[in-house]
Amino acid sequence: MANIHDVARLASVSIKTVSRVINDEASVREATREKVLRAAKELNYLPHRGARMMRGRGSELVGMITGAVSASGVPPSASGLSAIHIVRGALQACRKAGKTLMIADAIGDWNEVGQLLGIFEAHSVEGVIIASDFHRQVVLPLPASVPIVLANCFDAAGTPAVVPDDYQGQYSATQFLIESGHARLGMLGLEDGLLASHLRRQGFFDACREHGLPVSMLRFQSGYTQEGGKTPIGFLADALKRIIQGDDAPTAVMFGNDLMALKAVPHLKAAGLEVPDDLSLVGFDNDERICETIQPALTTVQLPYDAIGAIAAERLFAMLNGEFNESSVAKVPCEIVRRESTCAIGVRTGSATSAA
Amino acid sequence: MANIHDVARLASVSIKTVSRVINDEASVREATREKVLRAAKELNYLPHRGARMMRGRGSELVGMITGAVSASGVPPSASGLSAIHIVRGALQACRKAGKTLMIADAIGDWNEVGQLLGIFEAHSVEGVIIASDFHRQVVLPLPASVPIVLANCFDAAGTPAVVPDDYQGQYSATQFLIESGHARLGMLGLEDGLLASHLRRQGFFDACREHGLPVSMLRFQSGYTQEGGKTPIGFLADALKRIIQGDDAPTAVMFGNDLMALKAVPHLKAAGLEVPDDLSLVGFDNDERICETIQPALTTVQLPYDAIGAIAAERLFAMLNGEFNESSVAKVPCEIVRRESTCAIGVRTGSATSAA
DNA sequence: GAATGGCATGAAAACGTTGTAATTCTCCAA
DNA sequence: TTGGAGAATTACAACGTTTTCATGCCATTC
Repeated sequence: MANIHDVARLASVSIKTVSRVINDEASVREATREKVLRAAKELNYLPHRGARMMRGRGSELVGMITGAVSASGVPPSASGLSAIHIVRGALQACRKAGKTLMIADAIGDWNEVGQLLGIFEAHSVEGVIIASDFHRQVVLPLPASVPIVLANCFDAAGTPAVVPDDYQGQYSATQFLIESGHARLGMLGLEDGLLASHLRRQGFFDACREHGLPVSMLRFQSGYTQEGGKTPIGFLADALKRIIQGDDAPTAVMFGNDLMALKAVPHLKAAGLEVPDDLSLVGFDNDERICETIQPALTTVQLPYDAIGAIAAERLFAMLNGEFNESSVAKVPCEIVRRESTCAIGVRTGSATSAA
Repeated sequence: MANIHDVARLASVSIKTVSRVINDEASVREATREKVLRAAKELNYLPHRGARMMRGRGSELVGMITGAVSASGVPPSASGLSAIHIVRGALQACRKAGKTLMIADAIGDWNEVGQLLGIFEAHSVEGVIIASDFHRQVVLPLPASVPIVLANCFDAAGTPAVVPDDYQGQYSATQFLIESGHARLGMLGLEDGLLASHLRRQGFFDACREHGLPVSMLRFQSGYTQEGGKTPIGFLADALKRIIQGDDAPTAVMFGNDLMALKAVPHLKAAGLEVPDDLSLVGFDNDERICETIQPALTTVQLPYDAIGAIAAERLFAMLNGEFNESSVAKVPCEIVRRESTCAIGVRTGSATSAA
C-alpha cells in the first residue's frame, strides 16, 4: 500500500504538507491541497493506523467491556439482554462520532477488567466504557490510565457513570396508576439486596405517600429469589396470594419484571380475576416477546438500555474533548410503555380475551 | 505506559533482548529471560500495538459486523438474541487466540457492510466475521480485501461460512420423540419462506420416513406469521387446533420456537390436554426464560449460536495461518435440551402441575 | 594455542506518521 | 527597493517496536 512519501513524491510536496492536507490542518493553499488530494486518490492512499497511533494521535478507537459482573450479587434473570442493548446504543453513538468500538467480555469475572483495560490500552483506545449486566455499584481496579465511563453501574470514587433511574421508573408507574384512579396498589418486587429492588420500592412508596395514599394500605412483597437458576413458582404464587387476597385487595399490581407478570397471570385467572377489569398489571423491562405474549398485552416500564449505552458513549466523547469533566452519575429516565393490561378505575374494557 | 526501553533498563539488558523474550524467540538464556519477564511484569509492560503494526506485524485485530439483515426477509421474533451469543462465542475464541474484537452494527442495512469493511480495513484488521441475525443466504458486496467468514449465513460465492444445522436439529428432535415411542407427531413450524423453516420441515419429514412413520399421518402446519410485529394469536390457535384435533391426534407436537409453545400451552389446557401425559411438547431456540416459565418446563432444541461464533472465529484464525482454506459451509449441530414437557409413550409422569 | 563455530547479546536502522522549529514564499506598506 | 509580517512549506526528530547485522563469549576442534 502507498505511504505518505509516495503521495508527497507524486504531488511534488513534502510529506508534512501531505499530512496537513490529510488532517485538515490550516495553512495549505487551495491549489496545493487539491494537488495532494489528487495524488492521494490516485495512489489509493490510506494513512497507516499503526504509524498514527505511534504518534499518539487519536486512534478513533473506543473500548467496551461487557459482562463485568462480580461473584457478589446475583444478576437478574434478564442477564445478557441488557448488554446487547447497551452495546447497540454505544455502537450507534460511536458511528455518529466516527469512532470504532472494540469490545471484550469479562465473562462474569470482575478481575478480568484490569487485564482487558491493558489490552485496550495497548491498542491505544481513547477511552473505555464498562458496562454491567445490571444496575449496581462496583469497585474499579485502580488506577486506570484511560478515561472511563461506567454504564449501568457506578462506583464510590466518582467515576463518570450512566445508570437507569429505577426510582423514577417505579415512581412514574405508580403515579400513572394513581392518576388512573387506583387507590389500592400492590407490588411484587425483585429480590431484596439488589440495588434496583431498593430504588424501586422507594419510588413506589414515595409516589404513594406524595399522592396521599396511606402506606398502610400497600401490599408490598419482595424477596422473589432464584434458586440455582430455577424459578421457584411456589414462592411467587404465595407472595401473589398475600398481595391479592383480602377485603381491600389492590386494583393494580406491579411486578419486578415482565417474566414475573407472565408467571402470575395463570394464578390470577385461577383466582377469578380479569385483567385489566378486576386487576391492572404493570411489568418491568419491556421484554417485547413476553409483554406481547401476555393476554392482554402487558403495560410495563422500559429500562432505557439503548439510551444508557448511547449516553455513556457521548459522555466519553465529551470528556475526550474536555467539554464535560464532572464526575457525576447521570440518571436516564425510564419510560412507561402502555399496553392493554392497565385501565382506569371504573372503566370496564369488555375486551378481555381469556385465551393467552 | 511503560515501553520496551523501560523494561530493558530495569532488567539491565538491551531492548532487543526484551523483544526476543516477549516474542518467544530463540537464543535467550533462561536467567536473562526471567529477569526480563520480571521487569516486564513489574512495569506492567504491554507491547504497543501501533509500533508493532508498523513493523509489519499482524494487528491482532478481528472485525465483526452484526445486524446485517437486509430488508428482504423478516427476522424471526428472537432477533438480536442470536447476535449476542454469536458475539460471545467469537469473543471467547478471540480471547484464547490473543486477538481483540472490533465490532460494528449494520443496523439492518446490508449496504452498510461495505462501508464498515472499509473502516475495519483502515484499522488493519486481520479478518472480519459477518454475522446474520438469522440463518439465511446473503450476497456480499464484492470484492473484500480482507479474509471473511460468514456466521449464521452463507453466500453463493463459496465464502467460508458457519451455520446452524437446522435440518439435523429437527431431525434429532423428531428421532428423539419416535424413539420415546411416539408414533403420531405434529409440528407447528415457522413461517414459510425462511430458510430455517424449510430445512426443519425437511428434517422432520425425513426423520419420520426413515423411521417408518407414514408421512400421511403427520400433521404439519406452517406459515405462522407476524403482522406488523404483533403476534396473531388467532392464527396460532387455529393452526394448533388443526394439528391436535381428530381421532388420530398426535402424541407429541414440535414448535418453531419456544415462544410459540408458550402461547400454545393455554390452548392445550383449554382442550383438556395434560403436558406431557397427553401431549409431549418440544420447542426451538432454548430461550431459558421461556422454557423454564412453561409448566412443565419445555424440552427444546438449542441453536448453537455460541458455538457458531466461536467456530467462525477459529476458522478465520485458521485461514490466517493458511491452515484451512476450503471455501465450505460448516454446519454446527443443534442439541436437544431435555426438560419435563416430553415423556415416553405409555409412561404417565403424574407430576403435572397445572399451575403455570 | 589458535582457529572455528554457535550461542547470547547489543547497536543502529527502519517502519509511516505527526510535532517542532526552521525556512521560504508572498504580499503589502514604508 | 526594502523590510517585515504572516502564510505556506519544509527538514528533521520522535514515537515504540522489529529487523539486520555486528560483536563478545565460550566450547570445540585442529
